[in-house]
Amino acid sequence: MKRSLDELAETLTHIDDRELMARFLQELLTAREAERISGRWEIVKRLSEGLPQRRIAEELGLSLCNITRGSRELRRRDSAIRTILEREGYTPIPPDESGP
Amino acid sequence: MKRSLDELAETLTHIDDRELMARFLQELLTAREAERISGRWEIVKRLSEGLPQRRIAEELGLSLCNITRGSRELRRRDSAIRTILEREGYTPIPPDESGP
DNA sequence: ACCGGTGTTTCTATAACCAGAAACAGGACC
DNA sequence: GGTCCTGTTTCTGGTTATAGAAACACCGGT
Repeated sequence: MKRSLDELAETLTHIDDRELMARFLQELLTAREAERISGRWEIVKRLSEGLPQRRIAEELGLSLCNITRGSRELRRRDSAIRTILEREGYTPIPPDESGP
Repeated sequence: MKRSLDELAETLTHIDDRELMARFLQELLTAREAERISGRWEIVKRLSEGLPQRRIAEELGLSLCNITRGSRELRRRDSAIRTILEREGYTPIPPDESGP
């Protein structure tokens, strides 16, 4: 259910300690999931810096299908990932003007 | 890399808005991953309440292999999940006394 | 016009995670 | 002793996300 994810999201907002958050993630995720998810985070960070997708794939040892996925999210006008990236000091590319 | 997960963890600690956190998760996770992960969260919540594992499996439509996994984490003395559950008002079962 | 770089999509094979069932050991109760 | 409920582990098959390669269209420079 979506409700469950909302509750988990709220719980995460209550965690302010970086180290506790990291341990919490490692316990809740499988090792491979942690790799995949943090890999996606690296992807969107690099995409927001304007790096070419093929170079990102090389650097991270990931496949292009992931990059496309991340770039789709970044292009959405109301993307939460873009909002977070801005707050973290990254400079995201502008949203797609020719929106849906 | 583990370093990436630490960075993601730190970013998560900067998000205080529940709704933004939920959207961020939905964009960063696949639909199935979100189901699985929030399912695990439901599992440990119910485990901490002392519900029988088979009843949890029934209620959530999940298999016992997941429950065992969660219960293993909860038994660890330095479990981050237990720490979080306590903060959220749940009353986790005590850690395994015959620890490693 | 050509060519190199770009973003995007599609294909097949592989590996991770899980459902469902079964089996085992331990304890409580009668 | 027998029975039931409990937690735990193991097995097989199926689903899901990905890697790696290939193909397409677009654009700018020469």
